[in-house]
Amino acid sequence: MKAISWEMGHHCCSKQKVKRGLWSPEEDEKLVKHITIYGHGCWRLQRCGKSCRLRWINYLRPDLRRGSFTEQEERTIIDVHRILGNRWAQIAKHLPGRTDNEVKNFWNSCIKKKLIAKGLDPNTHNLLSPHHLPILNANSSKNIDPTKPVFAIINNTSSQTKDAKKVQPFQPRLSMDSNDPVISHHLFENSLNHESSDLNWEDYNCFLKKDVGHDTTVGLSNQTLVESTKMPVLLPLSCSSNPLDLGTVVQSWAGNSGLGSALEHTRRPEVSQPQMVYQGVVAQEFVNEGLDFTGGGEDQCQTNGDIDLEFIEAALMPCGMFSNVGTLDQLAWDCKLA
DNA sequence: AAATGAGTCAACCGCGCCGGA
DNA sequence: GTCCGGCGCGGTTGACTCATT
Repeated sequence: MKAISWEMGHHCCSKQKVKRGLWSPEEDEKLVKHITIYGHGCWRLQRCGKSCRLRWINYLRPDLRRGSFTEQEERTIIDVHRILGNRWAQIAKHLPGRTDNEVKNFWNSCIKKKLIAKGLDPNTHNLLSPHHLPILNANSSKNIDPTKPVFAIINNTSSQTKDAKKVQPFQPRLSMDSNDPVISHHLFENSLNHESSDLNWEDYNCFLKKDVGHDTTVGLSNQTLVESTKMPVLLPLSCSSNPLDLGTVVQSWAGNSGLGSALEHTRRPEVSQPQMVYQGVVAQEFVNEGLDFTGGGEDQCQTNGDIDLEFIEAALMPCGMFSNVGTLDQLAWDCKLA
């Protein structure tokens, strides 16, 4: 038998009398049998070829993994989605046995809501600004100037008056679940510098730094952490909850080897572009802060505050996200607009 | 028990890309 | 160069299930 295309009947579906709607077990059986014998081809159940293909790919394929998504799978989806966006087929390739349709449905029905509940924009994976968070008290947004890059706001952290910091608590944080893969990497737990009842949107962004405090591998003292919380954070790129990138970034950033390690990561092809951007920006912040970050490992740059701007630029330019690395503010803007 | 609403997921639709004629 | 069919993809729809009222 000559196999004909999946498309059989596609454009002529409306002309031909093709069956539509849910598949019966009998039809499934016929399709499986047919594919077993003839491969992906002819269909003789008065179904549109496209419908056959979809049914096979999304449901009948023997290598499909059925059942609920695991936490690991959920993490992977979030991670890859942050990089690729709604490219479900690409995302599904990272999940053996899962289909694009399945991933898409899971995203729309579950993950999307989880991210929103955490105050994250499911499209950008950035923090929803207070303007987009109706649950936030209106007072909190008084401290945010929408015309300024988020960086600028956070950068003022150390100079803010005590009163200015007394904005309304960031509500979503309060519902963080340590078992939730979306947020587990950034467990807030005990604040080093703030009373738990006094946490706000700004604090929320500082929790990334505090998270470092749970990582014994960086060997930080409390004093180091206190010091690091005074450093600026770029919200648009830093609020992702992806442990793959932020883990390395934050760890690098706060560790003694900070910048060197961060830059080292930018050399690695598996590192996503957003991560590269983030790290590059962090690197710039080190420069602006005039901080001393001496690399300690053999794969780390020796950077006693003397940053190789050319290298940063070379690492960031392929991203096509900004035109220069001249000023931190420019970086912040370009990143925000990207 | 019935009605209603929300959530889930299989299936469909339409579009864009690609390769061959 | 362009036309056409094949193919894959993302968005949308609608049937179904389950929880709530």
